[in-house]
Amino acid sequence: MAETAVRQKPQRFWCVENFSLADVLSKEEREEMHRFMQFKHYKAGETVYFPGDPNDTVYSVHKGRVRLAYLDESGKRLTLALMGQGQVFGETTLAGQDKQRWIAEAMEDSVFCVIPRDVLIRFAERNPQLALKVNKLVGERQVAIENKLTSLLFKGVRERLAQTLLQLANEYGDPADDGIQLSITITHQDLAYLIGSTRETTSMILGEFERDGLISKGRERIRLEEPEQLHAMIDAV
Amino acid sequence: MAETAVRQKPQRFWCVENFSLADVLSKEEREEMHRFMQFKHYKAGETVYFPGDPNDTVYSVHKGRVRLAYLDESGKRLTLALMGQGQVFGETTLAGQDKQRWIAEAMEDSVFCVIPRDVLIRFAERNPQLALKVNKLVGERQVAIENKLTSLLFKGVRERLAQTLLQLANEYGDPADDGIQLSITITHQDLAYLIGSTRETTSMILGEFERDGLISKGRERIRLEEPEQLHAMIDAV
DNA sequence: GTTCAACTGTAAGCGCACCTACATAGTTGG
DNA sequence: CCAACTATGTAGGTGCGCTTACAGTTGAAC
Repeated sequence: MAETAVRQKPQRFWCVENFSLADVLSKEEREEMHRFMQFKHYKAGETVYFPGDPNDTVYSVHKGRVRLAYLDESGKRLTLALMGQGQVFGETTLAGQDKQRWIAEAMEDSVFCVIPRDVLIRFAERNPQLALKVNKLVGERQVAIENKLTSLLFKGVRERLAQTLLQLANEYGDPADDGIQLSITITHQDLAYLIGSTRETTSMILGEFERDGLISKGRERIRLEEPEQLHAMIDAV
Repeated sequence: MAETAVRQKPQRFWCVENFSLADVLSKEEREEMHRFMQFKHYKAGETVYFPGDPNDTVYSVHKGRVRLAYLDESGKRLTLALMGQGQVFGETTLAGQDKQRWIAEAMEDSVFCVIPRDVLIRFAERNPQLALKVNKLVGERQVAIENKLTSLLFKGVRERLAQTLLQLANEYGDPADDGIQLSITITHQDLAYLIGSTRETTSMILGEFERDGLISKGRERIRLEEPEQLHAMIDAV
């Protein structure tokens, strides 16, 4: 058994190399941790976990994209975040949450590196830097959620949409002659879930934005023509 | 200098004894930590910190109550939490936030125990249990915020108010012949801030609740007459 | 090339809760 | 006791965005 590990050729993509939380560990620790990690594959559209599922695993996106969302009993949604390569999710299990509170869905065919909570806790007990790094991660998530909360409460749908478009541009945007082309495809429904609105309202406002020359759009493709003006919208009142 | 520490008589209320994060430390560590903590006094209504202030201190409520809230540029608010004796706030500084994002206001004359972030980090680096405990705390805050978020998005003002009344009853309620008397005074404006609504709307719905026999109220005093019915409201749709 | 499903465009109607506007009632302090 | 302030009661007007409803469009599958 140990022999298989020994024979294993040096790989370019060990789970642990892609696992950002492991940065703070020594080479030896990382090698040890790697033995507890494994790959998991999901098809596009497949659900990784539902709200209420046991929460005892931390995921790192090796390939693909995943959507994290609240799911209302009546089926209403709010997308919290889209996670891409290298990003970690499911870290709430390290903060004492033993049930999933969100739904996680693969948006494309995806591969995740997973590691059991208990293993991470064991490492964290020996290496406080790991625990502190988890703290930072949880803190970043919290800021993201707070931003959702305040924009829901204090801003209108128009402002929320503008903000979300800019965020997407920031993360997935290709600058293209005087504008920004989103490199991912996204439906109006997806956008609606991101801003806590409906598909119809979102379509309408996107139409307005296009008429005003702020954006241009094709099917599931959006291009920001006037990022500055969009930005100005957000702060205004 | 050291002598003053030695001469110090055994006290009933050392800061650190009231500081729940320190539970996981040894007696020696607690005594050492105590030397870095101090009391801070605030009058009722005084602001502890504003959004944007430097965030480098963790607070523990020794006496009194404090309100944590978002503050919009235009003065709109959303109260996140009321913290009472023994509760810790300002822990976001341990999760990498170096600016305050909320406003903290003393609701009564209050005394807090404060400890600099750097000290806590130093202790956490030697004692991973402390770091893990901070994780738990941050996780609990996150759940609270998520609950605010989802109820804002998925529930109406009526449901949010019912839920908040029950939460307050849970924390500050005295069971009194067949109902629950809130032991704290709270204005309609305060309630409005808690549920993300306006004073007028809140007053109106409280009036409805009273007419329906769900609650009864005097000036700044509320009594839940039918907690069960209030509870039923929340889940309904 | 046809079918089917997913995505998008558009618009009328409506409802919740905010906003505005006062009136009234306690409470505090002189 | 009176003034000033804070808390509460109430109600009409208004607007944003959801709901409902349907038509058009694109792409993929067969």
